[in-house]
Amino acid sequence: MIITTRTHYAVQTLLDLVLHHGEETLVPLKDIAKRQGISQTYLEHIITALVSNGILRTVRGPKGGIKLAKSAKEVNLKAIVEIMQGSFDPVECLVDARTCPRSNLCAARDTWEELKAAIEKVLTATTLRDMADRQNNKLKTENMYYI
Amino acid sequence: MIITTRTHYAVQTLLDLVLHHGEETLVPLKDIAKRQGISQTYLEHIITALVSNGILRTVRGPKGGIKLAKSAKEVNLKAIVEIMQGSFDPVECLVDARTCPRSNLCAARDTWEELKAAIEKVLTATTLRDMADRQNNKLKTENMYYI
DNA sequence: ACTAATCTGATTGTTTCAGTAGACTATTGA
DNA sequence: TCAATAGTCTACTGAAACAATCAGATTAGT
Repeated sequence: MIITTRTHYAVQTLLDLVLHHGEETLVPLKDIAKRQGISQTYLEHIITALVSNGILRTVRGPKGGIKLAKSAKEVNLKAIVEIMQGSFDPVECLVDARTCPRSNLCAARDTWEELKAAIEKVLTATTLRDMADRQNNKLKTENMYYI
Repeated sequence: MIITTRTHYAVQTLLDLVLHHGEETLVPLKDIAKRQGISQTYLEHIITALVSNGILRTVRGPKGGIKLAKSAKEVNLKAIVEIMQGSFDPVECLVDARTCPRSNLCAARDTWEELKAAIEKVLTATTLRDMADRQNNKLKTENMYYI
């Protein structure tokens, strides 16, 4: 399991904003927590990270809530994942080469670099907009089958 | 960190066998532990998983040790990683769709599938042979520079 | 028998993850 | 202005995974 539930919740929350509301509408956390079946307090923790990293904007008080701080097209999965669970360095020696005494000779290192690149490529390529569009297409298909 | 040190040690150990010895030579764990700077007891635990999954063969007693159970070309990284730390399903709902009530409508699911595919592609494509060859090439290049 | 090696199970400390609790701050509107 | 609403902050707890060690059992060659 390389994606934690925290990240998962964060993605679901952001998609909730894009799918169920205009990007400018303020949505109270309570509503999202209920829809996603998550404890509200837990969700609060999760979104503070997204707020302090400029993904979400919040407004306190009655009629307050959260909304995207950028357009859905500008938010990609890599950013979300990195905020929620740090970078995707497959091994410590990619983070800090000093931990591996012979990093420049390590046969494995290149492969870990490749792995990292492959992961980041997928995550960078996918934006909230992409995911929302996919979802909508699926819904359309569902309707064709079931209505 | 998606690759644990256990996996890392396992890979280093297997590469040690390929690089420093013929594939048929029995090498005592003690030697590898010393070369890789790992505790011998810890390494013992690590290799039992590789043994029971048919990657390594062991011989007990004096003159005993470990050797590859297959050729280096037949052992890819995906197998090693899966033995050491389980499968690479990015999220629980890929393992067991029942944990996600609307998995067939989940906008994120497709992306997690892509991510899994990208990771497995890199890991499957890389065999011990590949890594060993790379290492040897690097050594050659090093010599050209430093001798 | 002795020794060199792997095998096995129990145990420990650390870190990360998931989730809860409660007090606090800001905003709105009656 | 005050009460209700909604986000913010800090601390804590329980569970799981990870890294590593210890002690002893088992096997095989000389």
